[in-house]
Amino acid sequence: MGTVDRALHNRGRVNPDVAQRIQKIAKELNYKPNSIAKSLYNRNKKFKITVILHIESRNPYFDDVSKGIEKCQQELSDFGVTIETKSCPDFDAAEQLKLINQAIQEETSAIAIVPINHPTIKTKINELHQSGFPVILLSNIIDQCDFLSFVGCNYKLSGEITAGLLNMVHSGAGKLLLFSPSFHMMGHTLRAQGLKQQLAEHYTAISLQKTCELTGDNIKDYQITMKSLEKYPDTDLIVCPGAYSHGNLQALEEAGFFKKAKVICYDYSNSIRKYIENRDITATIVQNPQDQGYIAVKLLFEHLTGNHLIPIQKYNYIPTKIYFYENLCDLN
Amino acid sequence: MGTVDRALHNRGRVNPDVAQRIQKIAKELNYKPNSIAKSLYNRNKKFKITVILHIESRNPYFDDVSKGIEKCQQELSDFGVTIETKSCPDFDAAEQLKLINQAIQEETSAIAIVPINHPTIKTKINELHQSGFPVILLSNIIDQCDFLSFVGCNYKLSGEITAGLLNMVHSGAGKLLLFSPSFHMMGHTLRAQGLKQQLAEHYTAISLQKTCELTGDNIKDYQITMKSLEKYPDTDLIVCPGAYSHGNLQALEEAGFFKKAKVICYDYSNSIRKYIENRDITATIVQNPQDQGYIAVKLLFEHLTGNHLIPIQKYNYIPTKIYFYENLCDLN
DNA sequence: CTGAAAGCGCTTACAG
DNA sequence: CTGAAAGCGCTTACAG
Repeated sequence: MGTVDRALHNRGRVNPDVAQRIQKIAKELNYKPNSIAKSLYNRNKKFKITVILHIESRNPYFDDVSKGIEKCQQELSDFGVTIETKSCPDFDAAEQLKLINQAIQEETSAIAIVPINHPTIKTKINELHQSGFPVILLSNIIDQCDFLSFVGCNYKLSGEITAGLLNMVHSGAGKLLLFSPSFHMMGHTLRAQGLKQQLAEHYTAISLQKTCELTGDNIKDYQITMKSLEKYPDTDLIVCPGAYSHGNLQALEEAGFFKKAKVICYDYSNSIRKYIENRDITATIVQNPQDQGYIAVKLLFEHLTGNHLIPIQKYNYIPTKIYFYENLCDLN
Repeated sequence: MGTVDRALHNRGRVNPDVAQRIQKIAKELNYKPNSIAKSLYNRNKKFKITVILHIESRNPYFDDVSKGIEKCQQELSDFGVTIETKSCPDFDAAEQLKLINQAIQEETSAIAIVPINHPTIKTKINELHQSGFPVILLSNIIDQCDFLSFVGCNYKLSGEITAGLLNMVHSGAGKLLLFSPSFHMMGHTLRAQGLKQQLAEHYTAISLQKTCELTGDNIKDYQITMKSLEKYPDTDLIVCPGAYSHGNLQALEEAGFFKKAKVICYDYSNSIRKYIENRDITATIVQNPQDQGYIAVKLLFEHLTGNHLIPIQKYNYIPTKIYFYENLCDLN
């Protein structure tokens, strides 16, 4: 009945006395609205969720994120929700801004975005968030920026986990070389910090000889890596970006450090699988990109429909997993 | 329209010509039935799922299984599904059989059971399965018994993972002592096999000195452990049941083997957490009991409603996770 | 301010 | 064999 519904959801146009009486009875009967029926009705609303990426070139990490998004899309299709993914030229902030504006113009209901770290993007996201429009940051977090939720990796913790893993596998001199992807991305900075801090606090037998920042360019990364390995020939522990930098891996291989050192890396791809199967890489720490894509979209859907059992969290950290020779088959 | 529905689902009472025409058009339009609407309708059917445990005393493992079941129960309440959990005195097959019969009499729609390894239970499950009644085995698998699905750990793989982990952490002599819970449970036999086989094939630097079967009785386990440790004083690697046997852990502690050896165990409880935080235990391999409970019930629901996107698998192995000092916080 | 009606998409009992 | 009707539980537009 219309009145009951209006009373329960404080939609107004109800006599206050009646409203109170209804609410009391609802509580007594422990009434919970049925989310299935609500969903069926919600099809009328034609919700639309837009996912905005920061690159258009492909990489194993974001291919997995996309898989998660598609999985959620399938699950949500019965709910009448549309999901659209847009890409801009790699790290082109002006183009990403255009995509945001375009989505708004097309009357999207919510946005999940891998934000490019640029003032115009920050300003735009802040603007949207303050106007009450739901924005979720996906995989990449940027500072001076407010939003509904972040879905991604806890990078600092990921660094600490790396330290713990190094401690588990290390048996020799404990001379470590850290290769990190560009510190331009905040997450990589946090991860390196977490690693260093945990080593200093708990594992003083391991000494970090040097931190080398890579570029993403295979040839440059190869050269940077080669130079460092020459300078620190006694290295017996290596942490590297894994799936992110093939130039780095190639240098490690050619310089013979897959034999001389224990290598721990991040992320996953078919080539990483081969390195692990070949016993070149001891273990990789993966941040479950597929779950990230899935959960970002799912959270926006739940936000739009008000269907979340648990209130939506600001920081949704997806737990990492550790893969090595024996449990590779658990990866799908 | 009735005819359309009957034609699409081959429910009969439709002119074959008309049925074919309808099916052709449906394919052209790429028609997919809406699962939300179907669910709403399904409330009429009042599905009832019964979960039958094998013990009534509490333990951390099955407390987690129960948590997963409750989580699923909450999620399914809107679908009008009832879930009931029944327990028998610990490992009392006659009583468990009674519970099964009682559930059937109460017209339950499906059963998830932690089966006691006893002929009467096997016979009963076979009988039910052959008559088309949906039965899922939960956590424990037994042989000579057929069923809809098994949901639980891949024990052999779990043993192999243990071997890989031992290889990662071992640096000394590699003298291993394996403490296993009762081999009366098939899973424990498989796990020990997986471990031994993987060591023999890949990690010959580690030598398994002895396999000690524990009983579940704390005092006996304490004595068995003490005796073995005295006999193999050079042991520097230990695999043990963890949350399952406190007598075993106490003996390891008192005999000083938390210092002398690296210890890897299984499962998780608050006391295991403390051992890890205290650096006594290096790592624990957990089989995610909560997921097992959740998925068992969820699969039965999907089987009953025919809502599964992917056809139901016979063996649903829940991936294990590895926890150590740094990633304990990822546990919930 | 109130409540009967219509609709979300599916299924079955029922009248023809 | 066929198809209009009623119902799953919710919400809103609309007539009073």
